[in-house]
Amino acid sequence: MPKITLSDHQPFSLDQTLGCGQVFRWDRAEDGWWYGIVKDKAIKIRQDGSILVFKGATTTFIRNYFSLDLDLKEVIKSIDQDPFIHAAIGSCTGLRLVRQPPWECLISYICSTNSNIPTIRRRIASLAEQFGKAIEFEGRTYYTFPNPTSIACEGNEGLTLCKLGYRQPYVFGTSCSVTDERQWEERIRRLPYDDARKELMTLHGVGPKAADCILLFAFQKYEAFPVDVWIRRIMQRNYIRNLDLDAGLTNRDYNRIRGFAREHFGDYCGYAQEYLYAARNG
DNA sequence: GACCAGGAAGAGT
DNA sequence: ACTCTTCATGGT
Repeated sequence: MPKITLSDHQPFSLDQTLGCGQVFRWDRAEDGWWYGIVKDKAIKIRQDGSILVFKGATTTFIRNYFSLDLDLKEVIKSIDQDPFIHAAIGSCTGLRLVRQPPWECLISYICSTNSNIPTIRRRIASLAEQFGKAIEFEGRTYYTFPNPTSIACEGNEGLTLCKLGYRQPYVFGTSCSVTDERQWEERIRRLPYDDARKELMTLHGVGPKAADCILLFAFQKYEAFPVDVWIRRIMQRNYIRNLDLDAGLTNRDYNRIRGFAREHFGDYCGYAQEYLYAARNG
């Protein structure tokens, strides 16, 4: 099986990275192997100290997916601006943002609104099972994430089994308007953060939070700072005390939090967001 | 801006 | 069994 040996200036934790909640299609087996589907590949991977062992993808693919080329030490140095974030970073050593496939990421975050993570995972697995392509891998069947046409062709009714609730027409509508996922991906990718954000928010079911997640997780726009209920609570308690707790998160509050984070944590504030989120129960 | 719908499943009591 | 919460968004 192919291996990657991590160097000293390449901090990486597979468990932190896949377990922090940024991805929905990976599972950790009892024996320490992680199994996941990325694009058209079923992959298994495990970490033994500084050695990564994997199957189902090339070394280049794994390096790119896990952002092993990113100088994480420098990123952390730049966001480590106060004792609170310092503690969060310390409790999630080796956490890296992965490079998610954009189309799957888009639909995932449309499905994520006001739902807990197990529910989101079930919805995405259901979409893949209904409309994706089956892959056999080590005696098990996995399903690729379906392209826009596969989802749209089934019609709105065909989505009912996926139990998306009110998100169903959003997933359907977005699958109809993004007919060519690669063309869509390239168009978003060459836009700067603000323009890409506006463009994403024209899609039905994509608000500020989902747009920021997609930009951060799929397009590596690290200046994005997604504000969900957890982040809002953390920011309110530890950084911006004069926010009204009982009011719903208004667009103004969202932008205040986002603006503060961008100023306070800098160009890689998205990384700060992920450390704060991952350490939320710690 | 305030309010509410849509809706399934986890978490806590 | 019951209530509250959940990686929010869109429409009125």
